[in-house]
Amino acid sequence: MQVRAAQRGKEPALATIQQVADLARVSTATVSRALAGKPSVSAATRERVEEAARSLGYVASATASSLASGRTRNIGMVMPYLGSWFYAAVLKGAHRALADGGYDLTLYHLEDTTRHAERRQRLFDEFLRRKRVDAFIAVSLELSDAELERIALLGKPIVGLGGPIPGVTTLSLDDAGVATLATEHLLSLGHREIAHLGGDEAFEQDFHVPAKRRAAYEQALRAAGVEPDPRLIKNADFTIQGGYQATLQMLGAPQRPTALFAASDEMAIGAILAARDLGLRVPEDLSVVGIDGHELGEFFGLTTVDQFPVVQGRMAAETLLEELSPDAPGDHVNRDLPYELVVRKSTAVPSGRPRE
Amino acid sequence: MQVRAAQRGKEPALATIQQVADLARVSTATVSRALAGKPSVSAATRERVEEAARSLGYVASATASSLASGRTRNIGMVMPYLGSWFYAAVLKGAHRALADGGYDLTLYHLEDTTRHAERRQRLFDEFLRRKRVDAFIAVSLELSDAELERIALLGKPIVGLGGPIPGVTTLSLDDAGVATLATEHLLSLGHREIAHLGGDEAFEQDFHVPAKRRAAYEQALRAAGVEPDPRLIKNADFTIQGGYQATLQMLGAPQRPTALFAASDEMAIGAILAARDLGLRVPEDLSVVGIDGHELGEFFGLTTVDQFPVVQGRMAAETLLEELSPDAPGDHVNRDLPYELVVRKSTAVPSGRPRE
DNA sequence: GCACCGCCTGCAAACGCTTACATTGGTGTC
DNA sequence: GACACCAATGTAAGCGTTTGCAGGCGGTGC
Repeated sequence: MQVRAAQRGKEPALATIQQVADLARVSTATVSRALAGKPSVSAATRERVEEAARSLGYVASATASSLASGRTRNIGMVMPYLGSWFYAAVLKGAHRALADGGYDLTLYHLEDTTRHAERRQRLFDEFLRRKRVDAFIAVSLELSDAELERIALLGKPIVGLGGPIPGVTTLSLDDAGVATLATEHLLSLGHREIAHLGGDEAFEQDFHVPAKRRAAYEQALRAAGVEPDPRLIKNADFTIQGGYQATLQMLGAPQRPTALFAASDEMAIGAILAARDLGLRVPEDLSVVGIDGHELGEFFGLTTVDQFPVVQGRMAAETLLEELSPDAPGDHVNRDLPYELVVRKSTAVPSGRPRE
Repeated sequence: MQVRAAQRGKEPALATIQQVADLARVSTATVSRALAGKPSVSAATRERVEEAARSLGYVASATASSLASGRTRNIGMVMPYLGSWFYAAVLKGAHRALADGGYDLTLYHLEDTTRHAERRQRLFDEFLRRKRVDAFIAVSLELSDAELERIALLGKPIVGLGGPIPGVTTLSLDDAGVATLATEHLLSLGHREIAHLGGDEAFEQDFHVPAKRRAAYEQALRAAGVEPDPRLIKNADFTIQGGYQATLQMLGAPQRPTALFAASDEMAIGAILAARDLGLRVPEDLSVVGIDGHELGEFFGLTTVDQFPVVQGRMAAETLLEELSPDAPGDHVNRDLPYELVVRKSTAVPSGRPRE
């Protein structure tokens, strides 16, 4: 103890609660209570304590406070991806909401590397048990039974974002609803040859999002009396590049669709660029609709089903904070995430080709 | 104390060091030393302790450990932006390096909102003094003298990324070098009418990056005997949209440049799209070079000066960890960040128009 | 045979808070 | 005027580690 101060020779020894107590001529207990906003402190005393704290520049040590109270006021955010705008937006939304609630956010990024399994193991073996955080937000993370059990053992609240996790509060997007909305938008414009650019399961293993979207797309078509054409369905890797390539192939084939529904905005943008490169006009020759609410959507005039990633992050944080509040109901509510069709210039009534 | 356990009725009471000590039949001191890898523990004892810890699933409490040792093994990362791919990449790089070093990362996002000043104030008044972290990484954050003083008072290491901060270890990009490299690339291809899409200072206030790049661009031109033409210089907001608009105007004017150097890849991509929309071919009618190493650069065949954001994050983290190591030199080394010209398909020898 | 020296280990004191429980006056009631 | 009660504060016991210091013990040198 006191060693670092000696070693380093500096450490200006930030004020402790004792010093504040001395200055305000009360006990440390009262200082703690006053600064925590507890009701059982007289107005006069509180004022005196606050003044003392201010003049000393006192801020309670998070570590000492955590150790004593058992609460860290820190939330762990576990994300398997980070590079994309989408996850950055989710992070942003969650961070803001947590900061507003007086919580810090510690990030744990589970990346797709060769050491993925090792890191993931370490996450569950160490990070989660280290008591550095009060609770977790797990984004797009499908958990194994063993992992779920470990979490249950910890007894710490956890909110999942992106897909139902058994026994855990989850916020999820109604993938079928989203895909139906997009498909019906195209149908309502009069399109019948509607292609689908789905996601490759290999790139979004969790929760089978691509499959759900594809199924809803097919069902919406059938409901409108259109039999899905397997030749109009392609999978890509969720990127602009992938959408571009897939669309190039699709539009090169003899039976060209008049509309295309992509499972992500990035693929949709790729599709728009591919169409342009083939000399096709969007939306006259090809209507395109995506999913996500990508920041570039506006620039490309892309019609999309926005899923408000920033809001997702915020909702996850708010839900978690509710669960952490003392009067929490205790049961796990699974909320649905909002989504909304944003119509821009990439979709229109089919034209340019003879209608049969 | 013990309250939460009672209140909530759960909390499986994770194993404490005492339990490990009992099981291994040693004192808690020895357990601590054995698990920390201290040399003064016999091999036999160490083995016994490790076995006990393993069987109990013991992981030391971060808060207790921090309080006792004064070290948190947690780093604060302060970022003014978060939404863009660039900062997400920096974050990713830093996180990985910190995780490898056994450190956690707590994020502090200083966003551009109306409450910006308030949050920033709070950052310096509370977050930094709360002792939740051992040190900081400040990304693209220009600090006021008052803030610098506060940091100095804390005595905690800090590494800045993105611009020289007086008295602080900083990693910065040689903006002049980058702009010179890009400009000279175009000059070496034979271009003489080279436009510049600079950044608007309003959108990147810190460190005057746009001004430095522009100055270096002009100097490179002069060095090659070309007088910079003010009509060929425009500012935009670093986005695709902004680059698109500015380029549209620029190429609509009578004296059209044969090449364009944009201060960011996103503006460069906007420029490429604008050129296409005007019926110009890239690179035949217009060569375009950007700066950054954007993930979309490959797709658009964009020649760029890559500044490796992931590496920047990693370097910042590694530099900080070095400073935290006990045998740190103590002086502040300011390193330069790497950059590299990546030639793709958007630049070529000028052609298509009569050379004079 | 003795003094010393190292190597391991244990003891116990922090670390800086929070909070259960005790204490102290002051008010209100009958 | 005695009693009960309540509000405000103090006392002190933790919270779960780390680490300075001391001590035991076996070996070594002379």
